[in-house]
Amino acid sequence: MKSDIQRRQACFPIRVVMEMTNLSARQIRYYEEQGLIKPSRNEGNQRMFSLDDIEKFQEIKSLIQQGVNIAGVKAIFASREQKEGTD
Amino acid sequence: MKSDIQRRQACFPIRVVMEMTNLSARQIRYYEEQGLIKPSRNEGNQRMFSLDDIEKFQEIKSLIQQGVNIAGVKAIFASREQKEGTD
DNA sequence: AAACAATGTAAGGATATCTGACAAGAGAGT
DNA sequence: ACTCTCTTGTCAGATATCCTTACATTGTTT
Repeated sequence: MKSDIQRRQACFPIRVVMEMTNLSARQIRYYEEQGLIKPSRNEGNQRMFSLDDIEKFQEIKSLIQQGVNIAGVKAIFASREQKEGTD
Repeated sequence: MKSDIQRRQACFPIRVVMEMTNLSARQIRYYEEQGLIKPSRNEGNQRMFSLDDIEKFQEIKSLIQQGVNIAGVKAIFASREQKEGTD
């Protein structure tokens, strides 16, 4: 199927992320503030998220539900970027 | 890859469709008015489009550029739905 | 010329998002 | 108990986006 969106293409406004993740806007902005996610912005300064971002939010949510705090999530993500090296 | 969006999941506001298709908002609404596309609406009455919709807009655009008029596009889409039958 | 098709544009109102600030609950440490 | 921090809720004012309706424009058809 050729209709797939590029996973990194930022084309989702916050409300869609809210629906797809069941996170509140406050949570989404807070996780960004904490450096877990770096959405791009459109010309009107509104956040635009990619599929990758949404996936990441789902992981964050899952980890949070398991009792991991933001620092923990950040550490997990950081350790992951080690192994990814070049792509 | 498991991150694919359902193709029929309506999660794109009109501005994203504009960017992805290079159609104007006017054109998008007009094509809807003509019955070519039936976007769903969110709670605030704003149009929400699916990947299927976006693909369809790209076909519409291509056909229009080839000189086909709206009635022609409609006919082409209609003839296609014959063959799709049950799914 | 008149009518139609397709698109642009503008106005006024409704909805969504932004930032910044303050509040509140839970948990940790003193 | 008191204080501090973490996380989230909520509110307010400003900006951005989207809605519908209406009128204008350009090209084509009759």
